[in-house]
Amino acid sequence: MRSTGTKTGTSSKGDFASKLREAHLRPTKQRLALAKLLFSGNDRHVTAERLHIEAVSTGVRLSLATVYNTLHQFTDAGLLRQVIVDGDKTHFDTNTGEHHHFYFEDEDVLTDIPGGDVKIDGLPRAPVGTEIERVEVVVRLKARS
Amino acid sequence: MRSTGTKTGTSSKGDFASKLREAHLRPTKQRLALAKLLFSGNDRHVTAERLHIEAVSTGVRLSLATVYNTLHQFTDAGLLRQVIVDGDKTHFDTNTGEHHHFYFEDEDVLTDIPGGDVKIDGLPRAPVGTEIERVEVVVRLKARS
DNA sequence: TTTCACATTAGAACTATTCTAATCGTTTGA
DNA sequence: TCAAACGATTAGAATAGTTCTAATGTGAAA
Repeated sequence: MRSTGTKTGTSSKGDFASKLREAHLRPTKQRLALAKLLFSGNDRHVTAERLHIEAVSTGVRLSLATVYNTLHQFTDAGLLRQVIVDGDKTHFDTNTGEHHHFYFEDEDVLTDIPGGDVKIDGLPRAPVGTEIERVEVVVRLKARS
Repeated sequence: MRSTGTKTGTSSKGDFASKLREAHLRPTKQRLALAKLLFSGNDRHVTAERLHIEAVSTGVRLSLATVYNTLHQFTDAGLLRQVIVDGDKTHFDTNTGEHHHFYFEDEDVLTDIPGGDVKIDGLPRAPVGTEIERVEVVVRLKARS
């Protein structure tokens, strides 16, 4: 996939504003800054804390609470996906498509496994009255002993 | 399955004590009570809070912190397994064998999917310097709309 | 421009979990 | 058998991640 944008300089900023408006979110300074950090490059996996540190070190003034709020708003809007692999911190993934994860336990780091490559067989059908919302595979990794 | 034990009164209690001693844990009153709740019947999935309520309502006097401590000790001893499906609460599973889970999001309830039935193909090998500790599959269910 | 209504932000509060000081129980030695 | 000492165990207090709501900001309408 070729990289899009970052050509005119204003376009990328404008893109984020549009992206936010399309999601029915006002393109505020804080949201634009976080969107830029999240969606500028390749897919990312962040925790609220890490993104907050990153934003602040980039010169943006916002609170950790705002980062949480924004991440949840982005998630509700379908721009992000929550990934639960660790009881302590919630991870957010900019890749919202069907795919699975490597989880480096020692580093608390997530990596995508392209969805097309993994195939799951033998799953029972969803119990009566329920439907499958998503199938998640997490491959937990540790340093080779 | 017919109920075992509860015949002599001491037999079942003695079993749990042995089980704990084998795990290098003293069979204290609190641990025996929790072990009995956890390992008496079929496989269970509990949160610390639920198990604490259950224990207290059975007449056992212990704090929630002790329940947490005990669940972690049991986990370290290989008697339990932690399952992370929800950012808020940690679930503990008495089935420590290879298997996967249904997760009823609305009810916050876990169910085992027998491991033998599920087959995963196409997983890349573990990245250099790491090894796979476990592959976890979670099928997230919601009420049929 | 000024007012109004709704959206947004972040300090304060909350909840699950962990830590550590106090307590308990067991073992050893007399 | 009994007492003392030591390590194991317990649970109150502290912590960290996350959420809530009151205060603030922003854009639209007149």
